Amino acid sequence: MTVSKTASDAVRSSRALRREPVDPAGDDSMLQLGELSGLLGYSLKRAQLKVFEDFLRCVAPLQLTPAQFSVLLLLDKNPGRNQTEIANTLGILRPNFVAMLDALESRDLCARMRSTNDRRSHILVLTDKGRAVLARAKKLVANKHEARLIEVLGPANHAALLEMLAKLAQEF
Amino acid sequence: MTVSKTASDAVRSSRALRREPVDPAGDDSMLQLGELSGLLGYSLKRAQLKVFEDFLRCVAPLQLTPAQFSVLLLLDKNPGRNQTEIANTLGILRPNFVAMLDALESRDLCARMRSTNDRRSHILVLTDKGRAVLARAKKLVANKHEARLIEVLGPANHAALLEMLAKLAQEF
DNA sequence: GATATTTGATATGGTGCATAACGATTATTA
DNA sequence: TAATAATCGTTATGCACCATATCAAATATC
Repeated sequence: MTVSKTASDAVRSSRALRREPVDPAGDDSMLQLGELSGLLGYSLKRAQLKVFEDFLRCVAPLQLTPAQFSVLLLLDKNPGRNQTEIANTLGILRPNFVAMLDALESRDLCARMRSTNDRRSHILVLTDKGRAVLARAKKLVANKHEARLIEVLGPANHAALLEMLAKLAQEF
Repeated sequence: MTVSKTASDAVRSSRALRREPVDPAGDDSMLQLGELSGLLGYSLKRAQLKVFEDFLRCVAPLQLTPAQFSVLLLLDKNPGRNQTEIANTLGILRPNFVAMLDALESRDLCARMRSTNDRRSHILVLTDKGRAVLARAKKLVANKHEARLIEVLGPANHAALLEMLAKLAQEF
């Protein structure tokens, strides 16, 4: 079952994501959003969907989801860690992390190695292919995805936005 | 099947939401996030989860999810609309909107009325109870949820954040 | 009047998230 | 040391969310 999940994963990000709040003068007139536009959570969710959508587009050649990219990044920056540690810092529950790793490992992007100290845990390592894919992904993300974000927002706003979101993610 | 879905929905928001990126000096040391902290999508998602979590806490007495609250808001501001129109402006697909309405209608917060002009469509209306619940929800959201956000970010930053998120949701 | 479109609805499948439980291994402690 | 508890990866399972295809009824279009 893990293998079939992996296979379907490979096609997933190629599916077009489109659930626009349609109303370009489609029916009668534009509906009134009311205090909805002042709800931070509402705009937050909407913006997040758009940004993820763009991420998938930009990194589509490599078939990486945002979550997969974050795993590869973490593995690169933190060698010698086990599944629990990586999953925890990403806010992923261990049971759900298993299938994620199965997918990455089946594509030879990373590997599980039984630890010699603690034979329960798996030390996670990037493969050479994993490092290569990560390097290409980083370039696509920086030059296409983030570049577009900075262009739309402006560099100063982009930085301010990042800071505020980080604050929300921490002190909230 | 729609009814059982509704029944389980009523308990949903009471379930504690906790998937913190655990690492308060738990194991060895803090893992390096690397360029992850500079990824807007990452912080965006993290922040969105936190904000929704707080929304659910604040409005828990009324058992309303963010999506349900947005529906009630729209119905109040846009009387006489049908399911397709409401669902579209919220980015909800019509098939998925059916169960949402079933849940709200079973709690007597809104009602479907067959249109006299077009007997295919259902005109959606808030019930008296729906209006009352919405009024209470608005107060909770403003005085507890949004108030806390403004307190953490500062009023000016909060406004700037809203503006940037709205721009992302539109021009992206 | 025949055909196409729209509306709400159903069925279905994929994906994410959460909990309980298990075997293997390690840590704790009686 | 022996018994017990805790941890690691894993499986199974269920719910919520999102997406597509399809349907009957009603309407629009030709």
